[in-house]
Amino acid sequence: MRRYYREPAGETLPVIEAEVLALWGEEGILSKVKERMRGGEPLVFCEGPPTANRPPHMGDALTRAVKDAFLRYHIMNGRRVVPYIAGWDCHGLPVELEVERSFGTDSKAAIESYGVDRFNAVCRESVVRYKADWEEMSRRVGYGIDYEGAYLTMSNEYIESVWWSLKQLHSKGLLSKSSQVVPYCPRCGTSLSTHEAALGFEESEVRWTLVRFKVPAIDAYALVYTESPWTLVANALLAVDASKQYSVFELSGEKLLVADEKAALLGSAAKPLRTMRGSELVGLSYEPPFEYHGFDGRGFRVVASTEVTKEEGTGVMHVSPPYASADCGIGAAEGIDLFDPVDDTGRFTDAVPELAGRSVHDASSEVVRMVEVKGLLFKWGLTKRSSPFCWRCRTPLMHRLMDAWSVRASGAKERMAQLNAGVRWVPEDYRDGRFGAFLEDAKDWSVSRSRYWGTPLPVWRCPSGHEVCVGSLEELSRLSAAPLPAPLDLHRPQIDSVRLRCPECGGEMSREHYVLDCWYDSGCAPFAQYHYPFENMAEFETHRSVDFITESADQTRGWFYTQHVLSTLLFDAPAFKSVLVLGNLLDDKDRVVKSSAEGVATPGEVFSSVGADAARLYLLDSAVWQPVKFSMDDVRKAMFGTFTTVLNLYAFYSSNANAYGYTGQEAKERTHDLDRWIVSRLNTTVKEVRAGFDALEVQSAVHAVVRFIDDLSGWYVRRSRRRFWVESDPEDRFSAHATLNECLTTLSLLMAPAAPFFSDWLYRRLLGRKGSVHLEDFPVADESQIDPSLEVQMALVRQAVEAGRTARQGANIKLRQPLDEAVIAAGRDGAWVLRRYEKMLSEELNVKRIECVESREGMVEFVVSPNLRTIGPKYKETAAEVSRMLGQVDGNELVKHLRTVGRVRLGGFDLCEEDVVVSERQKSGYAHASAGDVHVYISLGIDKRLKIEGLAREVIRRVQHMRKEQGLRFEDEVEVGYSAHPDIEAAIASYRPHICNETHARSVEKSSSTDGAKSWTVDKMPLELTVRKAGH
RNA sequence: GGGCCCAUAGCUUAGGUUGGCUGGAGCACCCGGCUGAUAACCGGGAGGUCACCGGUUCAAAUCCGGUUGGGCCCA
Repeated sequence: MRRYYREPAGETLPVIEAEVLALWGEEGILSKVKERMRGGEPLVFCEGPPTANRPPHMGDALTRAVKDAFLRYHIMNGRRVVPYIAGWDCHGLPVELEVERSFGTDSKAAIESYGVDRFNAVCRESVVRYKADWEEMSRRVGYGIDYEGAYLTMSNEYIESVWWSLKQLHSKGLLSKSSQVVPYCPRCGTSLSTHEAALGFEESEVRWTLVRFKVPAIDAYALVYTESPWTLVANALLAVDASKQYSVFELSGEKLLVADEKAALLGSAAKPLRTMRGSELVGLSYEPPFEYHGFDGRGFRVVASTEVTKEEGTGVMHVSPPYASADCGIGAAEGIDLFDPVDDTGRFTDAVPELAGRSVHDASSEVVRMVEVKGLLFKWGLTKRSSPFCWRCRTPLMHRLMDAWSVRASGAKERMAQLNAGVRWVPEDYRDGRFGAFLEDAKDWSVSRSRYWGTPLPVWRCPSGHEVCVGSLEELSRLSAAPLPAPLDLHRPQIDSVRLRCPECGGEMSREHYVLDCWYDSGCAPFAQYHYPFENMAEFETHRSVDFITESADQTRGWFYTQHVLSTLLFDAPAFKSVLVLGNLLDDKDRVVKSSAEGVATPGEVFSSVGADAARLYLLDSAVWQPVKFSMDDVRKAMFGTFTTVLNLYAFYSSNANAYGYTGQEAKERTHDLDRWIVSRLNTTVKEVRAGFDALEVQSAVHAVVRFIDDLSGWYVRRSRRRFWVESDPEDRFSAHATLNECLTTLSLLMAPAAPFFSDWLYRRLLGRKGSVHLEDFPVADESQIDPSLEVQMALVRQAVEAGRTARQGANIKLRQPLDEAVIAAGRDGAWVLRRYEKMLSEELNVKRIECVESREGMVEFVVSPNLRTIGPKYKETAAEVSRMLGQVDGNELVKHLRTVGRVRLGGFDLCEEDVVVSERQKSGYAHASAGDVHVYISLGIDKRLKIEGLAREVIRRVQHMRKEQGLRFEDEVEVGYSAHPDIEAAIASYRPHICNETHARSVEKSSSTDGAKSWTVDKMPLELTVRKAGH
């Protein structure tokens, strides 16, 4: 027989995926997809560039699966994804740190002596290597996007776009250099932006101290609180809030000054001596604990500041200008000299001889000791505090005054909020919640880094102080004092050697030796991925905002933010129109997966053992905006089922289609209820899937598909099986084949976004290898095929079957034993519906007759008993008589009467409903069970006729079992021989043609030969069977 | 210290905006069925104080307040 369909041969998902991946390569599917997109309505996308500095883990795979599912969905809907390229974040501390680690070095000095050119070359190599890892994972997870055309933040083109943006900001006065107190990592030797600092908060123990500062004019000590004792070394001023009340308290014989509202920290023993306003303290001199610098006589005074009482403490604030931004502001306002005795590595300089060379964090305890020696320590202690650490190297950060280039984002708060109001966030509360709140509090963004591997800051200065920000390679070459080196690498150190001629004074300009925060690079991705404005001007200009992005929640303050800041400042447009925020992946111990090393399998392991599609379907069927638990075992359990089910459906379909010569012709008008039902379900599912993807709810889309698979396998195919090979009704057989074909084909399309490999495999098998599922249109629901009432009806039928089986099970009667009747009570509408499906019900429940009734009244007997709790008090001693009488009456009659009249007169006693406890008893001879509102009663009587039929089915079952044991195909004919108990013989005699038909037997004959016979016991009766393949 | 989210069977979870009648599934477990999807398919059973405490209400898994535990974020 010619087989039209290739039947499955034990393929597993990983094998299928390997086959499909190879086919995609051979056929150049990606370029075909690109071809197909041409001319479509654009869908602007931007790949949030992963940092290529570590191997990808399963959490990264999740993000890619989500992106891919949406892209595939939209592509199938005819959208043209632009620019449809991958992207890689190549620069920055993460990469440098990885390289430093491999060198085993730990300082900028080591890098300098190794050579910045060589160091950066190694950084580049590292990026290229990890990028390859990431590409491999991405391809394997099925992320369909152009990798060849990917944007790299380290390419000259990308850098040029970044430079262009910097020049825009510079010319608008939004990028400038100033001294600011910024978070600073002493190990990395560079400042960080505030949102970078926010990435590294950790709980740690800090040393707090209360220190006495003598204020002679009031003959008391001002108490000062600090959690960074080392900053006392640079104390320059004390600050008070001029509008607040202060008091001098007496405590254990000493006089202490604190703000009234903070007096509680002195305890109840403290007695106020005199009170004054903060303003009265302003201008007084005090004796500092350390005096390493004189401040030209302008220091060591009490000054006024409103910052004071905002903070924890005493209401008297110690001011050390270089180490906190509030302090810096106060110092500048008072015009005092800057005294910063800490070097770039976070160590004290010779200005503090006792501490020279010690790092500030380590020096705190020593400072406390020194204060104590001077008799100025009031109290100290340790407390838990979450404080910032370097997000990459885990060194505690300090705050430090530095020259830094920053982007003035604070001025654009309102505009950023306005633009954000129109952005669609999923989950919605991110818009006004986390993200919105962050925008309200937007700080200026310190973007310069004193490092090596990054986009160089394109600002050159001449000795006369002129400044130029270069915005393109053309401009660089035009201003350059000498021809540019070729090939040109824009990175350090080559770029540092480029000198410009000052356009204003002709002087030689040299570059500011900073590189950029790598978050600035990625924030430019929406336009820099196009090499805008040097290429693709029109493409970018027509869209401006990206239509859709999705990344994990930790990007709220990272990439989501930087994009939004830059897009607002540069284009006055939101960076993206809709964003799906993803939760983290959790391992089996609820820890966030941060690398493959920590407990969770690598993507490679997962894909090769359970398959990428299984992992994808599992992940996409979860609430992806929340933390998602992931373990390989769960994937296997939860999803293998779905794939094997579809695989089996295809196996079933293909073998039957092959056997009956069906080759995919379209269905004619569908008349069979089951066909109409499953097609209705199919179209409903199409609607649900579309709605899910359109609402950015992958989970509901994927879930709808899974439910459909259940219905298709669990009800449609199960109920329709015989129709697939019925000889007598070829039209109906054709309808079944055609319907299943349509369901499977559409299913392959519906699965394509979530399970790109398996769906394509299925599609190709169904259509004989022509084309690919990813070049097809996404299905559109045919409303005319949807019949909601039919779907409701079928659900009712399934409930009735469920209840019927429960009833049989309860009575312990095998399904293969035919029974007489089932009475189904399902209410008026239910009974009306179920009557239509009597044939189906009788087959499912294996009963001869189905009777659908509206009420179950006829099927139950009411048993009444006295409610002694009410009867007792009412009738006292005659209660016993009432009870006896109740025991004698017909319960059914009594209940009927009670329910209509409400009371009953019984032998001179008046009884109402509460006096009677009614219980139900099944009519004898029936087994009962219910599901929902459907009650099913199955008659239990088995007469001779039913018994014989049951025995015949026992014989059939055993023959089938033996056929299977011998590995026969269903079209193979057999000859059956038997010897058995007379009852069984009688059953065989009555049902011989039926048995032959069911078992594909040419003959069923009594035989004495025991050769190859198998012995069975049926209902304690012996049965010997031989099954032989019939000769041709 | 502050904000947001979460807590439902052994595990993964639906439902919660609109309070209401027996809180649904799947996996695992036990029992059974089916036998032209068979290293498949189907059914049944057991398993839940819906984290804890309190409030509103005739009625709370659902609304409100608090506690505990977890996640994320801010400073």
